[in-house]
Amino acid sequence: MNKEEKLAKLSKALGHPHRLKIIKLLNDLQCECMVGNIVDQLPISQATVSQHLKILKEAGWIKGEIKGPKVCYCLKENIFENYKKMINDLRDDNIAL
Amino acid sequence: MNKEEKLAKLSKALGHPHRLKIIKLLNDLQCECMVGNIVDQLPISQATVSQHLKILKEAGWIKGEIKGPKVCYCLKENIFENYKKMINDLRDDNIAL
DNA sequence: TGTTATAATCGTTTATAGACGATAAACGAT
DNA sequence: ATCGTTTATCGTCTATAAACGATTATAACA
Repeated sequence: MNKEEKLAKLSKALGHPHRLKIIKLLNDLQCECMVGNIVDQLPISQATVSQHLKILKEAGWIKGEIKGPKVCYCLKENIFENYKKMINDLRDDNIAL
Repeated sequence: MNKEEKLAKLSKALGHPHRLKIIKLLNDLQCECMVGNIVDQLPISQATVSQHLKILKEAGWIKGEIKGPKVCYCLKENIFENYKKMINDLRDDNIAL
């Protein structure tokens, strides 16, 4: 997956209000972040939350760590910085169009 | 449309490779930006480009100015800065969850 | 007033996304 | 070994997105 596809995928993953809220939650609850906590905060089913988490994980926003029967999700390190850098690159590297 | 919906819409609009390329083009060709130029640079039809431009416009990334029979598209002023600010807010205002 | 060039819109098709309930899988604790 | 808890996956349905060709609208110009 090239740079452009990666940015598109990250952006697309961000493009849904429920997923934005999940990212906010994971940012606030620094690894108090079991799926159940997220389900409690959103007006959608557990199955749908799980689907959103999968999309966020595949895009590269989050990672999940198995803790017994639970799974603890966290934001990837420096993901906000990396994302903003990719946005900047969009403007700067006028060569590789 | 609230802050979160606006960010979701901006991000979603960014979430397609062809639209990323359009944004790059508009950034590079600072208002040498007729629709025809964009169509030339992309492997898709005029109709589809027009559709993508509509999505980018509705999301708030670009504006279009009618110049005779042509339309000149430009990036909105400070849109990159605004977008990055909204990304930052996602982390910072932990109150309004 | 046609004619041409340009861009938007319409109608359609196919693919992907978002949601759900039901079920399966994983694991800790009886 | 079974049970309860937690999360992922499956199958399905409906809605939205992405693409196209054809058509329409707009405006400059002959």
